[in-house]
Amino acid sequence: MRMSSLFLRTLRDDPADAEVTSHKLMVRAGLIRRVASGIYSWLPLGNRALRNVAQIVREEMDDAGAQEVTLPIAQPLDLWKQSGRDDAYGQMMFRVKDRKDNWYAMAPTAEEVVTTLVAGEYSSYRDLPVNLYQINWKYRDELRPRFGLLRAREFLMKDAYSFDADLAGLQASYDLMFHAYSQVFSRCGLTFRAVKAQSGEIGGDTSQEFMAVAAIGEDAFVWCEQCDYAANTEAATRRPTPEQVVPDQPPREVVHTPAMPGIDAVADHLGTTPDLLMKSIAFDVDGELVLVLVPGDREVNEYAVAGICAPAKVRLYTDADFDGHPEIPKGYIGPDFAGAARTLADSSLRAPHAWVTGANEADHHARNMVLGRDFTPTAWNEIVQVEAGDKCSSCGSPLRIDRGIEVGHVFQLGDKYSRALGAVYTDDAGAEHPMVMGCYGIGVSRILSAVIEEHHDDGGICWPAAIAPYQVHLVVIPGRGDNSAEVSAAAEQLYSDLRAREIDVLFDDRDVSPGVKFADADLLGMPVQVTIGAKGLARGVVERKIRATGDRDELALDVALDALTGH
RNA sequence: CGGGAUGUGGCGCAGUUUGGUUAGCGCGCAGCGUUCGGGACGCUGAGGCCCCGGGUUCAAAUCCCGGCAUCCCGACCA
Repeated sequence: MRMSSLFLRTLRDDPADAEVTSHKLMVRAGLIRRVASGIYSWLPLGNRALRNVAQIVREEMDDAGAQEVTLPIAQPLDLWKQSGRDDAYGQMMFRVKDRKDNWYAMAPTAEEVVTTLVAGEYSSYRDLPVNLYQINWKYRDELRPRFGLLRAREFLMKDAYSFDADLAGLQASYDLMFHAYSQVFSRCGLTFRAVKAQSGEIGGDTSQEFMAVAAIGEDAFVWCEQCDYAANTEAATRRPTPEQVVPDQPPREVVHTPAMPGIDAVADHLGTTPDLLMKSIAFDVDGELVLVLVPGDREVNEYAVAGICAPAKVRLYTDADFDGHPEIPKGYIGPDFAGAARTLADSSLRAPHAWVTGANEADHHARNMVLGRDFTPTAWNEIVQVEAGDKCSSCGSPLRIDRGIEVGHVFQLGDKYSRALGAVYTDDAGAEHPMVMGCYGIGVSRILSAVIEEHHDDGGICWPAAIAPYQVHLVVIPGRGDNSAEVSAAAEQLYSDLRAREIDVLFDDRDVSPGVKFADADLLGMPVQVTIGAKGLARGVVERKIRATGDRDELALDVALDALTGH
């Protein structure tokens, strides 16, 4: 492609509405342009990179035995009512109405459509397993789109759906996808980790997220340096604390702590530290009061509480709840509160010392509260948010915390959708069963953001070759000397030869100053830059620069073609 | 949805507090000339519903009311 005719305008200044590096660079390098909040036009260079990512995904999915289909973006809302997800998605879903007043959802995902499709075609165990995927635009009306393509309202996603006869089959399908995903992200040049995840709105049991490690990532995850344990902080747990004997303690004592509902104030007042205090957090669980007990220096992982209490609905007590129950002394609740239906304790409360807790009376705390003597929880669990340095639940080594961009997610769904939408099969004994499903997503457009976050420098993008819009950026600097025509001719020849060998080459044949060409080449970030100029050509050489490393060398003109094409 | 901010040629911004000639600067764009290996320089020029709708006023980019859009923090989230 000749830059003289490429639809491209690079920008010197960062766009005012971009916050993160990848977003700024994508706009400056002319990959995308904003059309509306979270909705972008893809310009030629961006479109090529996007297509390259999609192709990698396609190849790996095909290799794993999945079959590509294209499912509708406009989906009858009735389907979503059948699965119950019309309400579940709520405002997240774009809805459109046709001229006959029928409502459609603009696909945020496609479980309903694909399950209905398979249900209509397959009905025997002989048909299974099958795995269908598509690479298609998805729509989510995010409360707050941000960071360019990282949280967009229109985005390209690969979604795959596996249908198996039983759980063993599902596990096999899942493992295939897991492996394919690892291949995809490796090929895209991402540093990533697969982490245990909460499954969110999709529903289901086992799920793992693929996180591209990035400081600007929206999700935090913990990982173990010694073993392969890794989990989203929502799903992470630390090693349980074993039961221990608490040495003899003085009797429970109530102390006056006026206007001190906060941990730090109480600790200061009593001359102790927050880790020796115990918090009793009130939750509403299907209308019942459940207390969750954690050390004063730790936060409750509400996802863990929800998991323990499922399928009951869990929510933190609000000020309105407390206002409606004056007998519950907010800020002064203790583990022995008589009004609690249950108390769930984090296992770290088995520590061999007494606790300072609320005294279940406004403005009073109790000290020397001893487990087994003064209070006994209903159940022990791992309920605190894991922090760096906590012990790994698998091997006991210290855990670390990083942030990441969720670029992929694999779920073992089970039969939630197959039951709701009638995807059943007959086994060899003639009995009917719901198919067992898995679903697997990759954020194709989001990958571009993640890749640029990882591969850039002050000058611009440093594309990994696998997804670069072009492999070679050929720059000609004809100069004004006697041989400028000769330089141009040599560049034209090399351009033509590279194309003849099917190398994707971007040829900067513009009549602009050398500085502009070099700066644009760095900004656009093709893996290899080749410069043909009067000085080098006089010595029979062209200059090669590897964008990512900055390494430069010279190639004799007569071998340049072979060197650049790997021959 | 709560809090904060912004909206002025394609992009980045000044001007708004204290209303008043022709709305200005940098980049980009067009023409001419000089320059030509790391975002060159000079001259000339084109390009503006000053977000939209009301209102106040002799006069509104500027003041008032209403709306919309965009961004940031929070809540939420495959």
